[in-house]
Amino acid sequence: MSASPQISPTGGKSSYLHADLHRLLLDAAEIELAQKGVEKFSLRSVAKRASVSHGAPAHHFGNVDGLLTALATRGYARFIAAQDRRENLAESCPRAKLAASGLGYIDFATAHPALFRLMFTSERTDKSNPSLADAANAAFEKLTSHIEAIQGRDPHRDQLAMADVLACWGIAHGLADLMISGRLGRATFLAQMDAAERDAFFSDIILRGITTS
Amino acid sequence: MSASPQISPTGGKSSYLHADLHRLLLDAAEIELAQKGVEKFSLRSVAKRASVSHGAPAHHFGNVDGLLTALATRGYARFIAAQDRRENLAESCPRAKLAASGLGYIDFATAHPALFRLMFTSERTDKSNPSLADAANAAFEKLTSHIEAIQGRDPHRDQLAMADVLACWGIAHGLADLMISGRLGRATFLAQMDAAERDAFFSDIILRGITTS
DNA sequence: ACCTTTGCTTGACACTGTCTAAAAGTGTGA
DNA sequence: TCACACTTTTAGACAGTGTCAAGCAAAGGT
Repeated sequence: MSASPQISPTGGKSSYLHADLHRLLLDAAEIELAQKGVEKFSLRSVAKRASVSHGAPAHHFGNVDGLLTALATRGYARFIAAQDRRENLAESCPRAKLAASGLGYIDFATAHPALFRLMFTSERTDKSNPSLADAANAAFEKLTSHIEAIQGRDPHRDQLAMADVLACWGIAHGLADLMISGRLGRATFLAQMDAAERDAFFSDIILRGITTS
Repeated sequence: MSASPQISPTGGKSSYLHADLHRLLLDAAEIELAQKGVEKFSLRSVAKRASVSHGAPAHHFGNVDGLLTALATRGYARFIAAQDRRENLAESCPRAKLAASGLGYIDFATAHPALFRLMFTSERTDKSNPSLADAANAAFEKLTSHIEAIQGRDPHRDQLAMADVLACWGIAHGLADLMISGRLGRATFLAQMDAAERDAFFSDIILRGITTS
């Protein structure tokens, strides 16, 4: 009996009916995802972590994709929280808020790379799932509202404003993705910067996405 | 006997020794990848496509990751070719060349989404493989030379020029990645544009990455 | 007390990648 | 022509995977 990888609140004793196995499985799945990545994620391994039988997860989430979809949905909440955290530290200027939001975007990706990949590039989530779609939409609306605050035009109605949205989104997303795949290591000076310098560096790049007419 | 998914040049008759099973397997693997994606890629399915036994691929590539690594390496050649194609159509102005290169970046991603994912975000390729590293490096150097042509400074020696590299790379990569995950569908006007309009739209965004001091 | 519903376990199945031994083919030297 | 070394490919076994169907254990309502 290895006692390490269990997170059952009952101490691993596998009581027949858990208080909230749904959440317990989600937590176990998140650890599994973080440790193994999307591509080596195993449902049976998640069940082991939660000290339940290999068939238990299916009852709550249907199948693997269902579990991953739920995980991605919860991930969006944390994603938005990471951006909020940065925004609250920023000056009240709309441009500073946008840059901060982008830094939060990158924060989240580097802190939870596997979850980020699951949310944005995996094909194992059910994108037609309403909860997931709503969560993803909330993240998108956060961005559009930043642009609207800066440009004074609703991106949903103004093509130029929407171009700014896509530009800023593309930059933040691209930097985050390249970052967690280790490709920004080519810019050696990045590693030598302290946190504040790096933030300033990325902020500058993110703000290139908006046009100053 | 289903006769459809075989690409053996001998007509599926599975002669014992193939002329060039190495290449045959790569071609089969590329089809498999395109049809199923990285996450559902199956080695045994590749072997079936090539009409050989399930153990044959291992002899040529060691294991699945070896095959995927070889596939990614070949992918970079096509990736660069896609950019070259765009550059040759562009005006000779350095900025136009850069924008064209970015469009080629997006061309490749939309034409070969699964291969693009394998190259840039999968963890199943061996990034320490020299051939793969060289191929990836060649793609990166193409970008830096574009920036150098524009700014007149070597990004490897100048931090401001490298910032432009990362900015442009981030934009092109981010747009490409968001594109193939279907997220740019929110900008409905994009779908209504013809090819030339879309190119101009993306070019404008890509060029926001470089600073005009 | 019984019955129904839900939660979870158990066993089976087809499929996966990898390992091994053996077979099939190729080439060389006598 | 034969014998030998060598590479290429096959075929079988193995542990691991996700999913499904059947059954058991607990909870709640009547």
